[in-house]
Amino acid sequence: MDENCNRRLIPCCMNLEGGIRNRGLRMTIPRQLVAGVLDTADGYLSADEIYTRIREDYPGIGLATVYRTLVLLDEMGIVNRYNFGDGCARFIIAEEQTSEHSHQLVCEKCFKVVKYSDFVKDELDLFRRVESVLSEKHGFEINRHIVQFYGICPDCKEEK
Amino acid sequence: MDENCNRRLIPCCMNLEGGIRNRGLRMTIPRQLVAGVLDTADGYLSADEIYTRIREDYPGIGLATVYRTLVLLDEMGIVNRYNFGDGCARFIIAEEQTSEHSHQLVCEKCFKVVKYSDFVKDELDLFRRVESVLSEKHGFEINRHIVQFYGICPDCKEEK
DNA sequence: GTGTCTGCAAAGTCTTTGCACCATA
DNA sequence: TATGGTGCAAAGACTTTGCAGACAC
Repeated sequence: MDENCNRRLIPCCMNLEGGIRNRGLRMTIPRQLVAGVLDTADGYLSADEIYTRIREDYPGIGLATVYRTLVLLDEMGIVNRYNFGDGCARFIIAEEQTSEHSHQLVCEKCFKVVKYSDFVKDELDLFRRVESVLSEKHGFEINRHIVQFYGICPDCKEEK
Repeated sequence: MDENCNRRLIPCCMNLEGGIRNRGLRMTIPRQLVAGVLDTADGYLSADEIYTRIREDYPGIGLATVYRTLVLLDEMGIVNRYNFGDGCARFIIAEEQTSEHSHQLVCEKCFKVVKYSDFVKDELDLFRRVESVLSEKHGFEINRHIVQFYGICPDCKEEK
């Protein structure tokens, strides 16, 4: 254990350690740190942002390790990767946001995410109907859908 | 005019030439070709795919020119840029798909797009309600939303 | 102790930029 | 003919890969 690391090492995503060990992999400090940073983030983070945050407490970490860990966590379904078109991928803890159904309100400036529960049932009802009609009509095998509202959050609005 | 170019030079997006000239810019063959390829595409294309298609008829074109033209067409609102997370941006002609409201059924393998008209009114009604509640509740200034269904199109399903 | 993981550096991709020549208007 | 545009090559940014030493179990 490394005394350079002050960050809390037990991320809330309890499936992390089990998932890692089930695959015959090892639980390491960098893996816990990457998951921990994402777990306490309130929005999407880029690999570099994760790297920078971890370095505050654990200066030895390498950016390549962050990337490798993100690939692993993505494959395990613990984080979701998303690309907003600003040149780098961004990551968010998966939680209840399943891979088939993602509804979010995202700030275009800071990538903060607000999860909302209003209308979720209405949305799902509508989307089930849309999916069944579309898949029948166009022969698509539909796997998932994305609903995202983009805007500027109160904090970023103030900054302007 | 270059006789190496056999491709039809008049893309359907008639606002192209006017928009270009209004900005004091010049109408050139590469610009017409990029717009033309996107205009006849049935889905999202990457810069490299556009470049490859143009080179069949106009071998002299440079990839940098394709990128520069895509930036221009994006700024003009003639094409929309989108990022599916596979490492490169993809482009589609804007048409009726406005920047505030985008509903699509996208093939995850070939990026073909099916535009659907079913439920569009239901979706818009619901989304207006969701937007007004969310913006009030969370203080967001909401600019646009995206609805995308992802799946495998009939052609790609067959190939498997 | 063994096999995995890490950090560093180098390589790989996609995209943008600089510059001399070319083409549009 | 005077800008603006183009193609090429180089540079930039993000991400992945290779490898020797370090670490988990």
